[in-house]
Amino acid sequence: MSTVTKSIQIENVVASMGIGQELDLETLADDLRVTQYDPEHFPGLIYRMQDPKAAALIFRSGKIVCTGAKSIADVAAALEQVFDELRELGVQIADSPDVEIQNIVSSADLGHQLNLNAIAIGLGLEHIEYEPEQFPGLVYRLDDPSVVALLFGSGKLVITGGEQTDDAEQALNVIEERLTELELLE
Amino acid sequence: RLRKWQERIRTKDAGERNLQFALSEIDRMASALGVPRSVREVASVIYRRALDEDLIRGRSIEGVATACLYAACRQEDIPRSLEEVSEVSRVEQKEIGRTYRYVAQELSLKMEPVDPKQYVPRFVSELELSEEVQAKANEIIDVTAEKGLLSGKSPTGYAAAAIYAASLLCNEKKTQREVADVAQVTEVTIRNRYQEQIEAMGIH
DNA sequence: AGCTTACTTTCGAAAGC
DNA sequence: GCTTTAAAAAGTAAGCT
Repeated sequence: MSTVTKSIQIENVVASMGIGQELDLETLADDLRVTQYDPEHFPGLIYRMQDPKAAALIFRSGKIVCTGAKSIADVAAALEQVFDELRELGVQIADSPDVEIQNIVSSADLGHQLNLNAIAIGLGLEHIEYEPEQFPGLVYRLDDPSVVALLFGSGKLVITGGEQTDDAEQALNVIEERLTELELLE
Repeated sequence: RLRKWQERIRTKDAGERNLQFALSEIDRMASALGVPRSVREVASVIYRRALDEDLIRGRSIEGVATACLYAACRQEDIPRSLEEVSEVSRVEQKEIGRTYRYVAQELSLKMEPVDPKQYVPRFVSELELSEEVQAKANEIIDVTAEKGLLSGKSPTGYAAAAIYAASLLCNEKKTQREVADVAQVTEVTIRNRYQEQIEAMGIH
C-alpha cells in the first residue's frame, strides 16, 4: 500500500435510514436532551452526540439522517444511541434497520506540490473548474468512480460524493495516474 | 386558436424585451467598468448563447448578463474582479460567481485561469507608478508563478503583492494600504503574498 | 502583527416551501 | 432553488487585543 493511499482519511460519513413509523417531533423535542427543533425553519429535529461525534436529523416520517461520523462503524454507533433514546421514550425499533450510506468525504495527500494552472489545462478546461478568485481548490469530477475531488496547491485533496469505502482510493489512483501521465505530479 | 396565437406573440415580445433589457444592462455595466466595445460584443454573444441553451431559466436576467460580462472581460484579456463587476451590477458578488461558473460550464467556455499580470497595467496606472515598476512586477509574477507559488491564490492579491514589492525595489514605494485599495484586497493578503514572493525571488 | 472566528467550494439524505 | 447537519482542504476577510 502506497503512502499516498495510506494518507486517506475518512472525514465524514452521511447515512440515512427509516424506522418505519411516524414520530411526534414535538414530544421528542421536549423529552430528548441536546436537541434543536424549529419546524418553521427546518422540518427535522437535530440531535447532537459527542461520542462518537455526530449529528442526527430526525423527521416526522421516521426517517433519520446521520452525519458527521468519521467511519461507518461510528454511523452505526451513533444511530444505536439515537435508537436507545427513542426506545426509552417508548418507540419500538427493529434491531437492525437498513442503513444507506449516502456520501463519504475523505481527505488525502498526493505528497507533492501541485501546479493547479497546469493541471487545469492538462486535464482539459472543460472538465475542471478552477477559479482561484472564488475558491483555492481545483474541482475535478470523475466518472469512475463517480466522485468529486478538490485538489489544492499543497498536494492535499478532498474526495466527496462516494458511497463505497474504496471509492476514495480508486479515485486517488485515477488522479495519480492521470497527473503522472501528464507529468504534472512532481 | 386565437388565444394561442396571441400567447405566442406575447411570449415572443416578452422574450425580445428581455433580450433588449439584458443587452442594455451589459452596455450600461460595460460603460461603468470602462471596458472597450469589443468586450460588450463578446458578452452579448455569450448571453445569446446562454439564451439559446435555455440557461436563463431559474436565474435572473441581470445575473446572467453580469456573469457573461465578467466572462467576456476575461476572454478579452482585460479581466475585472468579481468585486469590481458586482459594484456596477445589482446582483451580489456570490451570485455572479455562481452564475458565471454555471454558464462557463454549460457553454464549455474554455476559460483559462486569470493571469495576475493582466491586472498589473491598470493597477500600476491607478497608482501612478513607472513602467519600470510594471516590468519588475511582471517579472516577479512570472518567476514566482513558475516556482509554483500561484496555485490557489487570488490573481488580484497576487498582482497587488508583486506591485508592492516592485515599488519598493524601484524606490517608488507605495504603502500596502494604497496598493490594497486599488486592488481591493486587504493589507494582510498583500503582506502574505509579498513575503512568499520576496523569498522565492531570493530577497533582491 | 497575531489570534480567532467565519465565510468560500464539493457531496448527500431528509420534508416542505 | 432554499432551509439544516457535518467534515476536510486553503485562501481571504474582519474583529479584537
